[in-house]
Amino acid sequence: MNRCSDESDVADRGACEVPLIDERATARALAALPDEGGVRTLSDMYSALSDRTRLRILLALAAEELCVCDLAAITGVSPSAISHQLRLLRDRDLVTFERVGKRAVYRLADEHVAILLEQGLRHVEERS
Amino acid sequence: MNRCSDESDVADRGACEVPLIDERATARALAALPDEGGVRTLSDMYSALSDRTRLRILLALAAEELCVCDLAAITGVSPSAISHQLRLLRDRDLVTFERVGKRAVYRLADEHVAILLEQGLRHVEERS
DNA sequence: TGAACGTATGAACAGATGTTCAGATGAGAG
DNA sequence: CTCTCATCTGAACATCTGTTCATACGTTCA
Repeated sequence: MNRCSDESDVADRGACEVPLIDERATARALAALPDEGGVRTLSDMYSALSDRTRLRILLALAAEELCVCDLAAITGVSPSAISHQLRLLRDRDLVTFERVGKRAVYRLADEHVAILLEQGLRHVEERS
Repeated sequence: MNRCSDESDVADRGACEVPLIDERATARALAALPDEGGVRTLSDMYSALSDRTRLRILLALAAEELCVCDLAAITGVSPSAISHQLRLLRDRDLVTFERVGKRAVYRLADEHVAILLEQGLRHVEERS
């Protein structure tokens, strides 16, 4: 079903499931790909931004430090749901928080997050 | 359960479900938020990049024009699954394709996509 | 101390998502 | 024409994901 050329380590995880059309281009593309860990990290970062609620949380925090309650009001989502999402964003190191009395005041973890959001918004504008 | 100040249109979709702590900050953050359509578009873009298979497809296409078969070999995923994902990427205007005989040669839709990927990779590097 | 509040957490549920499978389409080779 | 190949498609399936609900925790204030 395939000529199974073992010269290039193309997708050697499953060993030759699919025939290659353009071996050269395939080899080059494969070489250009980040390692599996890098791809995973990148997709994890994007998936954190792929939900409307989380995205509005981050965009709001890009403008102001806010507590759970206010974020709930801004997004129109229950405080519980917000708390769950904030936990995910914390695990991804996208936000940090500080306890102030009974409140938990959240902010973006670092400047890179704000830059990332801004770049994303710019791309959306440019391709309309 | 809430004082329901109707001065600010905070989350008026559900009408006052949650009390506000810091009204000023909440109002400012809400004003800074893009409209619902913008948030939707942005999250859609990110969700297209949030899957490992799709991400590897795009990263591979950033290096080389490739057909479905070669993308299947590169990612180690079946041609059928690749085709499904390419359809999604086409619908999101992230890739285009050209028929060459029986093959379908895919490429990134425009330069913005390549830039977006590169920026994402850079962010992943910087925050390690 | 006790009540109210802001937040966190785990289980449960519904809806979304990615892959597989079987089958169809269209182009090129014999 | 017929067969093969590359690709596409829809249904089925299992898994993942986001919200809700009930509940628990820690802080503040009376």
